[in-house]
Amino acid sequence: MQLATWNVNSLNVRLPQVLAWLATNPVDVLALQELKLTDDKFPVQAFTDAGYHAQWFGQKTYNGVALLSKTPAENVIRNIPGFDDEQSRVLCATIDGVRVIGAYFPNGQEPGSDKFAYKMRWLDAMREWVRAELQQHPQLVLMGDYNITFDDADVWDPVGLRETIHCTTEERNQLQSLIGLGLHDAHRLFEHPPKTFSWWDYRMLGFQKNRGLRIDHILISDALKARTTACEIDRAPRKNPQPSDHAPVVLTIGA
DNA sequence: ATGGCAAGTTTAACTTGA
Repeated sequence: MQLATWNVNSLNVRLPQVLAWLATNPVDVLALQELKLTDDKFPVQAFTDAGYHAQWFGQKTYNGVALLSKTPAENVIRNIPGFDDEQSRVLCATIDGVRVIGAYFPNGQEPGSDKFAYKMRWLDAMREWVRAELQQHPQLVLMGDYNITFDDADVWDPVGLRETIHCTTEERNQLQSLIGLGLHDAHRLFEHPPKTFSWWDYRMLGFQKNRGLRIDHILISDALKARTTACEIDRAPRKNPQPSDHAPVVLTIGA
């Protein structure tokens, strides 16, 4: 079984790339972030034709998430229960016996800003909700665009970007508190070359110079860790014409 | 120290992203 996450930065623009990627990477579950479209504009027929069920939770202009799956999603939840949020950032469902949470974590913009405070509140709520979900669903994956680096190994220029957004101690502490629930960073369970990233700035020839960050993560529970055989970032779509700034991350698990 | 690219909306200059 394979599960993947990809921030597509506008599904309107990226739909042909998503379909092409699925054709060559027929994963069982794909979580999408940054749809940037309203629910009525979601291209459900295209995914149906490709053999996928879909759950979607869109919004005008910003945010928006979806879960594509070869088998139907059950027990679906939109956004974090009990956390009043006007932004569409979370879809949760049980798929093939795995509790799947796909999430677009807030960007935070700048430490000290209102958006950073929102990011911290959102992370607090996410942690407490995931704590509860884990108790009911031992087989759990939390994947998406976290907008947080674990440590300097996830940063192309740790000195220049020290304590800037995605790299602050506060954000990293939040990420570690998710790990503290009993989750594991699937990427770090395996060997990867240094400076393996999942996002590159559109500017400054970021991708060509590998000036990137690893901010798209797949966190897995103990029970899923025992089944996991691989976790890879697929850089290929970043080489497409008109690419998303993020690359997909793919988790492979056995029976 | 800043902007540099991309996408969407307000369609021309802005906001946001990361």
